[in-house]
Amino acid sequence: MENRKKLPNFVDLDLLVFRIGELSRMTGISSRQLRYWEQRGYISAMDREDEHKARLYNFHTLIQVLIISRLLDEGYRLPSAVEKMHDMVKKMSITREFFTRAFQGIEVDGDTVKMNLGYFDDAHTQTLYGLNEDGHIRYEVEPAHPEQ
DNA sequence: GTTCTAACA
DNA sequence: TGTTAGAA
Repeated sequence: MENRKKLPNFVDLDLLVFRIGELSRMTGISSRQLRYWEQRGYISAMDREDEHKARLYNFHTLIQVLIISRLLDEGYRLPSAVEKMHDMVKKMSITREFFTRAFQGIEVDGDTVKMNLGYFDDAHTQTLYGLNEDGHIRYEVEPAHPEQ
């Protein structure tokens, strides 16, 4: 698979680090539960220098806990919720990769948004556009410009 | 003030 | 899973 130049992220999510109390308040999951989930291997804290030191959690774990929390509210039991969370995270990762590769730019003209979604065909003769007008999305295919 | 582990409800 | 205890 061909890899293109990787652009640096505009926001470094690794800078977002939370202690257990903060994670608890942000997710509605008690500190006791968070420690228990970690013990069961459902979530993980960042590497700790030694035991008896405060746990630190990264952004990815925050997302994981939020998803599990929502699934529990929907009636899933913890093990099933964790399993489904992993499935959702995996699919979202692939979805993001698809979209990131396709996205070539966006034009805004009044209430109309026109998004360049890249070449429509392998021969690179046509470009796919997604248009959003008053909440409705439709697609157009146009001849590709030489230098895209 | 917060978090730690361990123990008991 | 909640709540405590004493220590860090």
